[in-house]
Amino acid sequence: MINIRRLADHLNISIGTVSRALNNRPGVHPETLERVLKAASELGYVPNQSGRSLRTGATNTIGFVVETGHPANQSGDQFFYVVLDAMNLYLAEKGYDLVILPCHSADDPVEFLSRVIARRTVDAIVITATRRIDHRIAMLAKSKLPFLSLGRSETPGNGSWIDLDFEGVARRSVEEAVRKGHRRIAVGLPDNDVALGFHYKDGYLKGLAEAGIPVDESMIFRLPTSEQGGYGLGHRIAALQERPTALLLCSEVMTPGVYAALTEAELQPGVDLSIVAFRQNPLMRYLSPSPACFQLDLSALGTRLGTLVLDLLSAQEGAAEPRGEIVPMTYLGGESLGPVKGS
Amino acid sequence: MINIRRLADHLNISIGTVSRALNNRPGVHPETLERVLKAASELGYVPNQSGRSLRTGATNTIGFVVETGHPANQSGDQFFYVVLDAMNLYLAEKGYDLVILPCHSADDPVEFLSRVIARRTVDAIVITATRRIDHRIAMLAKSKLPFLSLGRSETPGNGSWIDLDFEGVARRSVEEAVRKGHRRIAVGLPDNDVALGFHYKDGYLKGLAEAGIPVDESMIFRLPTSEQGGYGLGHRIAALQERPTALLLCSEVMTPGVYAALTEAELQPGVDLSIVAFRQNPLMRYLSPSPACFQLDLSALGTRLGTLVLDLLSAQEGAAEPRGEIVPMTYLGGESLGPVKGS
DNA sequence: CTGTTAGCGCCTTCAT
DNA sequence: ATGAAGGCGCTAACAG
Repeated sequence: MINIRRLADHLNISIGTVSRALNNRPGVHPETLERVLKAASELGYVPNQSGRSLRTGATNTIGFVVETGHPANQSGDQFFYVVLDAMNLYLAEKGYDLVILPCHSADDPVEFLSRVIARRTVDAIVITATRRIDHRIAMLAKSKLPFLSLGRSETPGNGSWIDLDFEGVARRSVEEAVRKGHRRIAVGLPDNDVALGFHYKDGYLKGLAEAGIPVDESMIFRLPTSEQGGYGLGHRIAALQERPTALLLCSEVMTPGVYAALTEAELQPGVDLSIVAFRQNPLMRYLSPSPACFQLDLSALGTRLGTLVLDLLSAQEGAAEPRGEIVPMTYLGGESLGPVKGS
Repeated sequence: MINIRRLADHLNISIGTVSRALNNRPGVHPETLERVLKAASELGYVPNQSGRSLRTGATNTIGFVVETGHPANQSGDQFFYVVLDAMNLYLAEKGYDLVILPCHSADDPVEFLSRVIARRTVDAIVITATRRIDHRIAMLAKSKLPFLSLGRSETPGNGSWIDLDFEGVARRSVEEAVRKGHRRIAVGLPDNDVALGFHYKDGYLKGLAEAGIPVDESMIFRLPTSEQGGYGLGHRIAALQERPTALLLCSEVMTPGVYAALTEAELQPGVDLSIVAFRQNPLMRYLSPSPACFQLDLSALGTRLGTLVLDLLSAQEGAAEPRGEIVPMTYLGGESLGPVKGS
C-alpha cells in the first residue's frame, strides 16, 4: 500500500511538499504541483483516512442513521433510497462522503448513537424516525457533534431539523373529506411516540375544529406503521357497528393493507370507506381505486438535507442558530376519496 | 473529548496497561482490569477509531455497497433492510460494525469502489447487483481487500459469493406452468447485464427443454426491474396478437405493474395470463389474485452473509479457497398461476 | 504485572 | 518554495 512517504521518495521531494500539493495549499511551485498530482494518479495514491483524521480531527464524512428494524422501512418504503441518492450527490460535489449507519433491531438507538458519537467516525450526523421526546437529541446536544434531525422533536437542545408538513397534510385531508360531505372521519396514527404522529394528530384536530366537528376518541386509531398495521386497521373498522365514512392515514405504507382488509370484508375503498393517504409513492400508483394523497419531492428533500448538514459544519465556529424547516406537500386528490355513500 | 492518556492519568496508571485492559489482553491484574473498565464506562471513554486503525491497520468495520440509483431499490424493495438487519446483528455479536456505502446514480460504481478500497475505511466489503462481467470484481481481486459478492460473476478472480437460486426458481416456474397446461410461456428479464438475468434465463431454457417446448425468442422480454418496467411489459403483452398464456418474472418488483397494466387492458391475472413471480414479499401479499412465488428467508441470508464475510477475514492469512453458495428457495404456489384459459 | 517507547500516515508549524 | 520535525490516539514490543 502506497503512502505519502513512498510517494515523496518516488518524487525525491519532502512529504510536506507533497501534502501541500495534494491539499491545494498555497506556496507550491506550479511545476511541482503538477508532478505530484500526476505521480499520485499514476501510482494510485489515496490518502489514508485514519492518518488524516487523526491529524485533522475531521473525517469528511456525514453519517445517516437508519433503523433497519423499523417496520416502516421493512414495508418496502423506497423513501430513503431516493432521498439518500440526492443527498449523496450533493455531498459528493462538496467533497464529502455519505455513509449509512444501520442500527439493528436488537440494539438500542440511544446506545448505538453514543457509540457513533464517541468513535468520531463522522463529522456530522443525520437522525431519522425522530421521537417527540428523543433521548438521542439530548445526547447529541451534549456531545457537540453537529446533527440534523429528519422530524422535529420537543426535546430541549433540539438542533437543526427538517420535517414534512404532517400537520398541514392532516388538516388539508380533513378539509377535503369535509368538502365531500364526510363528518365521521377516522384517523390512523402510529402506535409509538414518533414525532410525526403528534403533528398529524394536531392537524387532524385542527381540521375537525375548523369544520365544527366534535372529536370522537373512538375514531382515533393506533397501529403499526406497516401494511400489516393497515390490514389490522381495515378489519377493525369493518367490524364496527358505526363505521367512519372516511379514514386519514399518517403513512402511505398502511394503505395496501387497509385496501386488502376492506376488500376481504366486502367493503369498497372510496365507496364504503373513503381514504386519504399521506405520500404518493410508486407502489400506490397501482392500487385501485387510486389513493388520494400528497406529493413530495424526495430529491429536493435529499439535496436540502445535504445543504443543511454542511451549513452546520461551516457554522461550527460561528455557532449559528439552529434552523428548522417544514417541507410543504401538494394535494393530488385520488379516487379513494368519494362522496358519503347514500347521501 | 477523553482519550486514553486522560483515562490513564485519571487512574494513575500507564496508558499501556489501560490499553491492555480495554482490549482483554492477558497479564492485567484483575483488580486493575476492573478499575479500568469501570472508569472507562463512567467517563464515557470510547477508543478513537482513527488512532486504533492507524496502529493496527484494521477498522473492525464491514462495508456494504448499495447503489441507491438502482431502480429495483427505488421500487420499494425492502429486501436490503431485512438482510442488513440480520447481518448487522450477527456482525455486532462478533465485534464488527456494519456501514452501508451508498453509490449514487451519477457516480461510476467502479470508481466509487476504487475510492472505498484506497481509503482503507473497511476491513472487508460486500457488493451487490453483481454483473456477469463485473469490473468491480477485477479491481477488488487486485486490491487484496477481502470481498463477498451477492450474486456470482463470471469475471476471473471472483472471490466468495452467495447467490439466490435464480436458475432453480426459473426452472421450477416453467415446470409448474407446464403442469397447469401452459406451453406458451413468456419470461421477463432485466434489461441490463446483471448476473441474475443470465441465470434466470438459463433456468427458463432448461425448463423449456425438459418439457420439450421449443424456444420462441419473441417470448423473451427485457424490461427495467421496477413496477414501471412491469407496467410496460403488461401493456406490451396485452397488445400482442398471439399472447403467451403464462409469464415468469425474474423479480417480484415488476409484479404490481404487470397486474395494473393487465387490468387496464381488461385482462385478468391468473385467468387471461398466468404469472409466476420471483420472491414473496409483504407488498405482494395484498395483490389479488395472490401471485405464485417463492419463499426466501431474508434473515438467514443476512446472517450467512455476515458469517462468510468474517470467514474471509480469518482466512486472510490462511488464504482459504473462495467459497460460493446458492441459497435455495421454496415454491409457495399462488392464485396467479391458473389453468390455460379455455382448455 | 506494569511502565516506557516507537511508530502507524498525515498535516502543519517553523526554519531555511 | 521547500525541508525538517512534532504530534494527533492508539497498540505492541520491550524492559523492568
